[in-house]
Amino acid sequence: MVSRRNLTILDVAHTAGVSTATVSRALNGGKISTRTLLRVDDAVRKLGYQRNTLARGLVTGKTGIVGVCVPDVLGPLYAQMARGIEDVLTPLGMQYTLLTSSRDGGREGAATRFLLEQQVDGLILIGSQLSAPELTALVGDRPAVLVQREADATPYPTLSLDNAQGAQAALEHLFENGHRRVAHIAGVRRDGRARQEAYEGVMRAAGLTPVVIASDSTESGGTLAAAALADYPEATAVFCSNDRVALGLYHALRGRGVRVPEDLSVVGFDDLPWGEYLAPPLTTVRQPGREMGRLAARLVLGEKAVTESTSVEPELVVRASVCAPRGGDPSLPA
Amino acid sequence: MVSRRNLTILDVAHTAGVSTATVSRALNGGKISTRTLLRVDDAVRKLGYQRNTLARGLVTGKTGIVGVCVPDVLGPLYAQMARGIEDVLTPLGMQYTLLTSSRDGGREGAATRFLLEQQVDGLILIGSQLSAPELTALVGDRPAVLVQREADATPYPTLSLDNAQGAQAALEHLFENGHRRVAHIAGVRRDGRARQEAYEGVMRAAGLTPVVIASDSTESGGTLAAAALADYPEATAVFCSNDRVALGLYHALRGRGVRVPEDLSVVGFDDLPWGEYLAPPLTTVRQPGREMGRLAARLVLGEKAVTESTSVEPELVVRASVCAPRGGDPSLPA
DNA sequence: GTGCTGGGTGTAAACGTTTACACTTTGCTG
DNA sequence: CAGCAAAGTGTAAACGTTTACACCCAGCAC
Repeated sequence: MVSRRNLTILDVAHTAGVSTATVSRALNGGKISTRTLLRVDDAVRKLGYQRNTLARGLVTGKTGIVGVCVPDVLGPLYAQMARGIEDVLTPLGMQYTLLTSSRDGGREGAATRFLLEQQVDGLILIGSQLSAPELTALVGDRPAVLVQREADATPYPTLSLDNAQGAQAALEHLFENGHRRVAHIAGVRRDGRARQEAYEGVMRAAGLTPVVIASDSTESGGTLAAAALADYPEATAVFCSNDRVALGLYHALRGRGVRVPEDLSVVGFDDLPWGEYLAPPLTTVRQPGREMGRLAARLVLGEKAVTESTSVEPELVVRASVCAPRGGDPSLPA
Repeated sequence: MVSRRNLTILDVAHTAGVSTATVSRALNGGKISTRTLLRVDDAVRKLGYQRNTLARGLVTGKTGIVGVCVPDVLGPLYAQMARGIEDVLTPLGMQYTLLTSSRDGGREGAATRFLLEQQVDGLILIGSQLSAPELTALVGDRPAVLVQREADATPYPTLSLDNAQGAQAALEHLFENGHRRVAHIAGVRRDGRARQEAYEGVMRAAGLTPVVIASDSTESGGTLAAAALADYPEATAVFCSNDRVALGLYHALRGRGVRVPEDLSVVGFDDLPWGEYLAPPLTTVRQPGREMGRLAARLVLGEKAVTESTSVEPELVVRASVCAPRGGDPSLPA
């Protein structure tokens, strides 16, 4: 039992006194008599036999694996998506292979190719930066779904958060609390840009002038942005492109003696797990990662999408980082 | 190019006007003339051919994949380990498959079995709860390494953080700052228990009586623990079993008007990414996840371990959640 | 007793690669 | 010019499964 050098179905067949076909049927639930089934089971257990998925996949053309490409294993949001994917895959006896795409530029293509060469049954590409032609050339007509990407020239269904709606909800919440001079700390990736555009649109529609502070999408980006924010002292609120930026901002503001929310209201985006434990608990826009994961998995398994491009709705979660601006409600556009 | 129904090496051979063996050699860098290499390359590109890893692995007996089993995709620490594993695998042209083990009890065995059936070249089991016999029966003599597990009756090398040393460092830091009445919020898993034992040992060795508050290892566990802590008002400091607990504790203390560190010093464990941005920045014991990942990967690839069981050293990172206790240094054991 | 049905089983051909071996060609040595 | 090495290529046998097909045999109707 210890020397598991190369234990095949043939060994099982031999010790059970049947043919390989019968063993295969026993393993996969084909037509078989209870008596032989038992005999095969015994042999399997006695030998400690483990099936070879490679050989199996080669002949069946199915591997039971869905490939998932995430930009970064470290993101809690991606982890939540992974969990959602798992939610639908495991009950089906399927699994997923997780790969990191954006290690350094070129990795995404390589990672995707690797998954395809592994004959995955489907591909979930999260936050893909690949161009539409690259994508189609690579993936061909295999089942794939693009998460965190708007519908584009690819034949694959896309699934994305409605960033515009999220930004709008955040800003409306701010407006309702009497804020008019709201700055935005912008992010870098697709989502970041979408949020920024939405911010600008909503501000303009309200007759206000947008103020955008560029930043990467990390905590240190948030702390850096605090300095830039000092150049815009009239601001009574900040809409952050995500929670990590908000966290960094919190930190820097504290250092500058600016109180949240009394001196400056802050809204985040994503609703990461630690947000509710901050001081003050962060008001933010919840991105339903797990649900998106579930949806993506169902889509890749062939569930018909209602439209080419599904968009899921974010939800504002109000906590304590927003209050009325100090000078009361100026009720005047900037 | 669009219909990628079943493009094999044979098709490439055909359009390049050579044999399959030659194509294979061209693909894998065997002896081949530059002229034919070019022809094959052209054909590959023209057809959009992608190799079939299944068939390849079947004959070579190697897949270039390392299987990784983590308790929970959501843990940032595991993500860091994954990154470390990636650090060593990618340069070698290898990849890893990530699976979640502890979804609900039984999953770990299934996940491990699944990886083995996929013919992974090695197995990295993080925080495995399986018993030694279960493990050996399942894994047999395939290369495997156990992370976050002390050496036990299995034939596989283990790799674990020296929790005792971490706890000791945390407590010594507290002692140096004049604390004597230090409570501990305990965690649940292997690591949690190890830290608790170390805490108790160090306290006793210092002639102090340990005070342990049971808790799960989450934020809400930390907030709950705050209430229990009220029954032990003499405590001047708390050593938390991990950062998440510390975060929850921070939150609850704030609600009770207890200031950190003036009224109560707090030390965490793990050094999660948000720790330095808290108010006050959290003093904690850094667990070098990425390095552990790297090490685990090297071990599983066959690098000889110095001993059966490697233990990596944590590092105290001092920030601002510890100061001298209010009443000055009592200099007296409890 | 003949013929049929149908459940259970075995035989053998795939699946798409790699690779040992044999073969051809070329260039060189003696 | 014979002989040989070396380089490049093709042939075919693996690898460990699944599955179409053929087969056997018991049970049963006629």
